[in-house]
Amino acid sequence: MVNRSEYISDAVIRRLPRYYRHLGELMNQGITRISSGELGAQMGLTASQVRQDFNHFGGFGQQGYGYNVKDLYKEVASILGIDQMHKAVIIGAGHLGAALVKYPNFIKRGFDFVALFDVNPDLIGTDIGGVPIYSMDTLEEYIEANNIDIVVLTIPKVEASLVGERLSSTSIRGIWNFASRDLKISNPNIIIENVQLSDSLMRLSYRMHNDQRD
Amino acid sequence: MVNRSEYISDAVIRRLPRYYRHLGELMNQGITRISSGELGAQMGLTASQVRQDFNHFGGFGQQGYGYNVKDLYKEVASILGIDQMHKAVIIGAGHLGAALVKYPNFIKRGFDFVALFDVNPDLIGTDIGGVPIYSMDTLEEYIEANNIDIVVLTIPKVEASLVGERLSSTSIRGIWNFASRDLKISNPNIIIENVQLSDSLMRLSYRMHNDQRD
DNA sequence: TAGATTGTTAATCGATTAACAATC
DNA sequence: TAGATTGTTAATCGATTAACAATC
Repeated sequence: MVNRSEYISDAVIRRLPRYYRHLGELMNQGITRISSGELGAQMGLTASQVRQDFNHFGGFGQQGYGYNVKDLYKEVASILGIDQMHKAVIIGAGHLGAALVKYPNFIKRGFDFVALFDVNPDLIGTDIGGVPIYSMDTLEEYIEANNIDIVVLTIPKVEASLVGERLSSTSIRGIWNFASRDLKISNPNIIIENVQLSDSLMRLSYRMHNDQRD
Repeated sequence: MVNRSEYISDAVIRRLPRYYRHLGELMNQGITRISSGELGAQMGLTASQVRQDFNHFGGFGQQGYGYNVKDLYKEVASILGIDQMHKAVIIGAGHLGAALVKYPNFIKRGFDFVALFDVNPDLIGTDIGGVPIYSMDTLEEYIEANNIDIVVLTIPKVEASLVGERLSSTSIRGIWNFASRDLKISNPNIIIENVQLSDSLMRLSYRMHNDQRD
């Protein structure tokens, strides 16, 4: 993968996981090649947009042929960094934490949830689907000893900022935050992805009340 | 709220829940008025963008004063349609379904999860946090009898499309889909919001590997 | 009134679309 | 070779930013 290290817009970044999933489904269907026009039609994009998107990263097609589905899939995986394994822990062993641990798609995409952490003494020492639950006291120690690079926060917002600061001084590289307030921490090298489920539900409500086809 | 019924871009729609949340926090802090410049600075937007956004819906400020926080909050709620109550059911009483039922923010924003549905006979007849779990056999009947307008799908993708088709012939107005394949159904009047949690995680991975500040 | 800040028009910037020579 | 389809440049469209008269 050639990353020309030009600026990549958010619009492009948002489409990358969609390409990845779609190409995966094409592979499942046994489709080995596809043109930008056909791929775009299936995904609701123009042929130009598809080609422009991939040319940000070098362009993976061949004139007169189109794109090899499997090769393109691998390239997109590489661009997304999901050709590498990521070790992750989840803080908060509630229902959401349990749902994420048990969800099979993540491990398929290289995200390995290896431990849970919680403050509840009744949970510490137990496990969810074979993934152990540890005490919050051992968090930093565990992260460093096990080369954890992503921490998932499924804890209430009041606790999230405090835990965020604790994570600031660890060697993790990303936080996937489900707390209902956007997280900001002092370490600028740690990337934060805030997931606001209620934003998604509010957008659904908006569209239900202001019917625009998309 | 004046909706001029012009086309509203997706970029604007995505900002509306953020405004709503931010204004809510300002209210909690006892702040009663704010200028577009200050609101923008706090949210990482320009003053122009803030004013343009609100002027799509009529403009709620006053020259020389700015915006009344509480009034603006109510206006945004009205635009989003969350000044009205929405009755919802969740299909799939697993961990994710349980997490959503128990999450207090949704009821605060007018989304009332009144029932769960599942195929597992061990779960049918029990409840989660007081919300009953019913058999899938009674789904359509329940929806019509209780004026349900949103259905949440927390079931595997293989089952989601079948359930989606069943929902096509009901009077619901929206589907909030957590299954890992984008849902399409035959009834064009039902709005679908697909939540792809793994897309979010892949974007985090992308940013961890291609460090761009945002 | 003077100062502040809006609503709105105009200018700019960036993303998407169109066009086409290059080439498989 | 002829046909297909890319990579890439140019044109267009739309979103964001700037500017400023209106006005509280």
